[in-house]
Amino acid sequence: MASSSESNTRPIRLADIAKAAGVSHGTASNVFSRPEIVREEVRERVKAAAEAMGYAGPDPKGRLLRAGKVNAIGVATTEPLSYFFDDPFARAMMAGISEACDATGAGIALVSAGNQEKLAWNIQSALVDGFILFCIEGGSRLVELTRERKLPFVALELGFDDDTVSAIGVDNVAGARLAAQHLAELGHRRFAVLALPFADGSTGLVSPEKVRTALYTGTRDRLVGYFEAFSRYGVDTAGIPVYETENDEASTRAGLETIFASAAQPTAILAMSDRIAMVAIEWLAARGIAVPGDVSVVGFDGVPDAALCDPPLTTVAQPIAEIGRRAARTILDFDGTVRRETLGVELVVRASSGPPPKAA
Amino acid sequence: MASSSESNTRPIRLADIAKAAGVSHGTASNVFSRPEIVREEVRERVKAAAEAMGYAGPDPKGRLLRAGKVNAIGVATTEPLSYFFDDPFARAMMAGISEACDATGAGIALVSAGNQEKLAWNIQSALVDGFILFCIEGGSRLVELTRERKLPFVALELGFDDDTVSAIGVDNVAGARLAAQHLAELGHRRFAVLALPFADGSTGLVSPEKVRTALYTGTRDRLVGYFEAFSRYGVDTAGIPVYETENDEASTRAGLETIFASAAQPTAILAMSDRIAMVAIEWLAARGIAVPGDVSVVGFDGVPDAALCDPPLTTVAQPIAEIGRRAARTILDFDGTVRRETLGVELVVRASSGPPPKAA
DNA sequence: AGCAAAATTTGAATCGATCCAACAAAGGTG
DNA sequence: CACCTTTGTTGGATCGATTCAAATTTTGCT
Repeated sequence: MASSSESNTRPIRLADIAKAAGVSHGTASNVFSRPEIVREEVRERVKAAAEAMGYAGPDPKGRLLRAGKVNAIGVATTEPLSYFFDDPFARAMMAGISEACDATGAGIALVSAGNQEKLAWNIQSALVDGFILFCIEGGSRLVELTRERKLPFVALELGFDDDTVSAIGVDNVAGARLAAQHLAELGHRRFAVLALPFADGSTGLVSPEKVRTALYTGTRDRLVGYFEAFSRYGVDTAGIPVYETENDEASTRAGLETIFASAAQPTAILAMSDRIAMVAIEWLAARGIAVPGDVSVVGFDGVPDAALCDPPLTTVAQPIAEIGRRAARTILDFDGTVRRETLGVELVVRASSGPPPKAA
Repeated sequence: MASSSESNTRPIRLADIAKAAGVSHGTASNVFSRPEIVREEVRERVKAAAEAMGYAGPDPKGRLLRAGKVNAIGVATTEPLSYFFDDPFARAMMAGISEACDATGAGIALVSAGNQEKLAWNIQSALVDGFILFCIEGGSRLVELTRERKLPFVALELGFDDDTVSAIGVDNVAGARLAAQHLAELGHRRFAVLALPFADGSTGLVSPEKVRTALYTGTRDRLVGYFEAFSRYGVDTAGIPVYETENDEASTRAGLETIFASAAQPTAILAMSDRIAMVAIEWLAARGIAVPGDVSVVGFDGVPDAALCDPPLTTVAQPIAEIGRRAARTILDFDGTVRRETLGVELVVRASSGPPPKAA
């Protein structure tokens, strides 16, 4: 009371309030964290002192150290932060994560960075109870970085054989088989595959040997699924071009150029992501190639946008939101065990696939 | 060495490493935070000890308390967390915020909650250096909650007269004027307005008196802008229905039902958000009312989706990403001053607006 | 060798709370 | 009145690091 009301010199601590109210810091702490156990008269006195001194309430920084739990889960990726708001797959996933977090009142911390060193630092210093990793490109590095933090974490997409890391993903082989089978049953016999990355930083046509050594098991499994269906339907697999893209517009277009430059043009394209599929549809339309009249396209993922494009995309739908929910629960209910879940997928037939042209 | 390699009992602290390596904790700390100032031999010894004991590196929880800065900015809303990934306006804003955060390596913490008490708690306990507030419904409560935290914060949309809170928004009066003027110049004389909320929790037709007492200045200003243009073009403002929506599908549809139930149907609808406008377009199409043949629709916001709907929406575009960038910078470069910025808007004419029908 | 300057290392203090065992006071009981 | 509860309060210990002035060791130079 004697001094000025708002001194700008130094933030007010709980101890200051305690002294001003003439109680111990223990009691002052109780006033805020368990008000019911302190006598009303004292409680009011302390609150009044806090009010008078402009105390903002117990600083979470202090509480955190003592409590140990942050009550927030970190979601990390090697892409820039805006990826979470731009990419349809990421958004659907975040919706599922959000739901689980809302239910328990946990927060979400987005972790990423422009460059590599910053990313490493941000993962090391993120104030979270655990991580959900978007393992797209550079996934293995991300896993290594996170592992060092020694916090619970779960990888999205089981892109790693490593059984020591928790992961949630889908049955890629079955999904891919479903997609290829659908096209084969429609009568297609000439295929092309637009693949996701096999390893970091490479693109282009992929040789059969490289397929076997694919770093990313997700990519490999989808390919396995495709080829399983091919051989079951007696499709000649020798001439099927498999083009490795970076799941972006540029590399997909390059792949299409390559594929359609060859003599035997495909009547069906199997894209390993909806992103790729939608770029393909756009590219084909621009070339005057009818979808599905001349060429059918089947995607993979089942992002919401796929239903809206023109023509609506036939695709293998992953339960994206459910994956997100489970990933969040894996961190929130962490029990020290490794949890690896494989969810089922579903073929969603829309207008981008149909029988091959008669002329063929 | 003598004991078991991985004891699960208690996490390893920096002090443990220091003891194991036979150095002071001060030196051990330096090994991790400023390795260059410790002699190589010692540095290696400490690192080896850390490695051997499975030390995860300095715990950010501890560092935080000392350092004071979290290096993350909180983004809060009263909506559920998924709002950030679903709503087009929010997404565009987050893209701008992401960009600014990526540039400085700051993280983003999403703050929200299912219910009110949890939201209050989450705001009080969020580990952030400042807040960006999405002031939609319940904005004033959100501001009050955040103010108590005594951290820098900035409100998106200058929905508050209160000059003590930093805010970034657009010139709503000018934007609204632009929209109404555009329609008036096309020849429209019979308008209807689908408004954003005037205050929490009310909807329905709005009386002129209520307009003046509008709690949300954003809503009020847009209305002012519309009416400025009306009177400038000699439009009879007496009979113009102003329907207060909650910026969602249900209340917008209700508003349209009300508006089109009356005798004098409008030839032009001014929607205070693209969300409302797009719902309106859909509603009109379902009723067989041609847009813009029978009724023109002009939105407000300029979300990316507006360009994609059918017909593409004429709207008043806010520099959404730029607002986000500036909001983030306001927190990151906080200098203790209140910053209020008003950005310009731009009328984007697309296919949802045209001359009124001749028959009228 | 002798000494000043430079390079390292030390250890106490600090950041801001929460927890808990011990203690004090008030209320109830035989 | 002595004794046991119940209710409230206290203050030391702790969470896990960083910081910085002071102490110590090295190095450089004559």
